[in-house]
Amino acid sequence: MAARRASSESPDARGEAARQALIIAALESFGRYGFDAASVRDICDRAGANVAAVNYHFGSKEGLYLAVAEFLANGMAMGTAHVLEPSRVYLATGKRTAEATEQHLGGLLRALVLSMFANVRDSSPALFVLREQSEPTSAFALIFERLLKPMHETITALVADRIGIAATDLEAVIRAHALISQCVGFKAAKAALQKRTGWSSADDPGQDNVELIADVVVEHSIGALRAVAAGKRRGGK
Amino acid sequence: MAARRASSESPDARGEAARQALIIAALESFGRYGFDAASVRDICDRAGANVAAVNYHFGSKEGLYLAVAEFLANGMAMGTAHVLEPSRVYLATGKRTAEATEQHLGGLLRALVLSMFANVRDSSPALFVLREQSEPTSAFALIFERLLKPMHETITALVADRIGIAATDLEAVIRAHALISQCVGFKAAKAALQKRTGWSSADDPGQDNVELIADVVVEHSIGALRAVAAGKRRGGK
DNA sequence: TTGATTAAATCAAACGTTTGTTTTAAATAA
DNA sequence: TTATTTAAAACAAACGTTTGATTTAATCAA
Repeated sequence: MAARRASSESPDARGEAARQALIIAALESFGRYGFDAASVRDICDRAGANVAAVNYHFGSKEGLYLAVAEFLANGMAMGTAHVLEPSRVYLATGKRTAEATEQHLGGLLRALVLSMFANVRDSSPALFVLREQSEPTSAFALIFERLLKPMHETITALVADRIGIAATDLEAVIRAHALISQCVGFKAAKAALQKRTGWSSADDPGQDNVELIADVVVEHSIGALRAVAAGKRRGGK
Repeated sequence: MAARRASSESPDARGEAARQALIIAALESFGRYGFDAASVRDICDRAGANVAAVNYHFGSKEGLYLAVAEFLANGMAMGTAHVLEPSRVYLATGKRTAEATEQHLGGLLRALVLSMFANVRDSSPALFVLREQSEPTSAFALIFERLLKPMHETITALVADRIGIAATDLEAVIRAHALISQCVGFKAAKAALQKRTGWSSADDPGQDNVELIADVVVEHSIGALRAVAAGKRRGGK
């Protein structure tokens, strides 16, 4: 069990600080090297803690991993909530137009791109989530429910609204996933992009280039949906 | 150095078969678990070989990894060559139309999607390449040159031709990367897609769904580029 | 304000496994 | 024989984890 004092504001500040330091260091290691390749000893060193600290505070290496996932899910969910909420109420209320829907969709996709390169000097969060996608662990359910699902569902609803189909249609889900994939791809296939653009391996494109990427993704997405909508208006199906 | 016989057809069929079996088994392990988490003992067991076989045939675990990368680069490059070559000659020759360029681009993107889910019962190749993207090793240069670069360059050239800019423009590279990312995203963010669609975790969508994904990606891409081209025709920039 | 008490937190050291690799020797070809 | 190839055993190093003692800091009786 963790430290727990009377009830007020000082629940053993010492131990809590150590927990935080371990989670931060672990996030970097797990993100960069993965669960197995990351070593408890290295994490503790970089957190300025003893080797035994992980098992004391989190029970095991896996316990630390789950704590990192929870920290990440909470933190990143808060980071996207301010842009996600307006679109959700927009979808809930009655009056919707193609232009407004496009506007909301563009805003969400832009936020997604920016979140990929948010912390300039630390791309660990995005890598952590990417890793959970290709080999999900018990932490994936948490990350999906709190982080991926809200964004994915909202974008799906906007896509469905724009092209005039139901948000529950498989087609809507796949089209939304294709749009989201554009954002993900600039992180997941970063090495290839770097080689093709000549960008330095300083772990991120510059601020200007991030804006350029966001503009391209938004322009492509809206253009694609307009074509689909036009096609559905003309053709049958 | 690796085993190398005279030249003819029987270069010690025994040893060569062992090499192949090791490479196949290693591809699965490296793809699924990554370099560190994959164990030489497990690979040898599944290849029906002894623990010493890896060091004898490939010098080290890293040597085996590089051999897998080379095997992969050659194999997958052959798999996409038949669809890549026609587009390259099309780009080299003079007569190009928007329709023909779209046709070639659609063909390449479709082939990319199919290659993601090509071997139904073995997604290791795609995972191997994805892993090399987020944490490149010395094998990345090989994979990039033989596998990623030709496809990326050709798609970039088609994109540039379609929207009327130079293939060397950063904009063309980024737009091409966004289109390619759609294909990659269905493998890289597979877990989220599965949860959203309810597809079983049988490691791949069904054949019908792969076709659906390909159709969506092609439709989105062409629609996006048409919008960009139309925008450039009207607006300045 | 003291001094004893107690729980939380940290520490160095060592645990038993498993890792990649090497060595030694037997078996199989030419 | 002579040179390869396999098999089994042994290697040091690194892994996650546990242990028991020590330090830190808050609590409470006096």
